[in-house]
Amino acid sequence: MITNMESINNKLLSKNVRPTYQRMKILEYLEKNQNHPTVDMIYRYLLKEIPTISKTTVYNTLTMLFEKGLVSCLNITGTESRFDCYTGNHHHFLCEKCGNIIDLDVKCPIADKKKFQGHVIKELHGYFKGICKKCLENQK
Amino acid sequence: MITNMESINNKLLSKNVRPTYQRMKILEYLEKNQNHPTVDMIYRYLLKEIPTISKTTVYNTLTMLFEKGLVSCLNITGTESRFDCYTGNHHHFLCEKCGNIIDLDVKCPIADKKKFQGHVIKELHGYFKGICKKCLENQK
DNA sequence: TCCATATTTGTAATCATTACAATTATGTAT
DNA sequence: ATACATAATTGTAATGATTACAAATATGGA
Repeated sequence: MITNMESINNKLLSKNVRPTYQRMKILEYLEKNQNHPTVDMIYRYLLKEIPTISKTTVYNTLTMLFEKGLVSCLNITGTESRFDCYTGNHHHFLCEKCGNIIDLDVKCPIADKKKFQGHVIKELHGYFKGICKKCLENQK
Repeated sequence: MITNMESINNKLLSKNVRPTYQRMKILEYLEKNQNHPTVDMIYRYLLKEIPTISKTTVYNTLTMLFEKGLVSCLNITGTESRFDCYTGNHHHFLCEKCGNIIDLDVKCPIADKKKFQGHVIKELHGYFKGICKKCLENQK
């Protein structure tokens, strides 16, 4: 994925969102760091570039980006939300050992359905937990 | 499912858990209320029967029951944990309108696998969000 | 340039969860 | 039955993520 300020600008404009500096930087961070960061991870990094940024802005922006469909939000750990600029359909794996979250491509049989058993489906989340490949190799 | 104190007692004993009054009552509540209750829902109900019960006990017990594999734990809402005495493989649907959580039977293609792409899989969570059938009918 | 509005910021409040120490209950050996 | 070590429960305080809210700042259009 090509990440430049021009494309980020257009992304925001396409959703009628004013491309402010903070919003651009938050979206840029998500595109450059596709490791499902927490709000705090985003906030702490952006502090270096925008010393006046507030955590509230990060929260507000992420919530807004999610509502506009520009990012997705995971609750896989149970303790904090994590964000992903990749909004396509995919599953996630949380390693209990290293804490990393890995993207998984699993074909959900009802992924493309708008309705299932009479319920309208708007979001789909597939989470797996266990020990990742890398941690398994390290403990040998 | 037959819910009586005898079977609950045996369930706990089978996992080498001392069947105390609080533990029995918590497990009994989960078997009689299969609507994925929160800790607070369980606590508030149990207060009527056990006026001295502490919320910490409810937390401790649920965590322990989860580790023993006697209950499962959902983080579908993102704000609080919910518990389920049904530990078999199934998915969940959260209605954004009424807040109810509905069990769904969706065949996950990797549900029975111990490993996937080199990662050991211990838990599997499938969450869907949208508007449930009942709410759709009511708003017509 | 001015002004209404949108955005950002900082602080305080909320709420779920956890830490921890004190109290109470339990099983076992005597 | 009693005493004691251990397990379980309880209550309170602390933590940490998130939200509420009002003040300060920035922005686009007249």
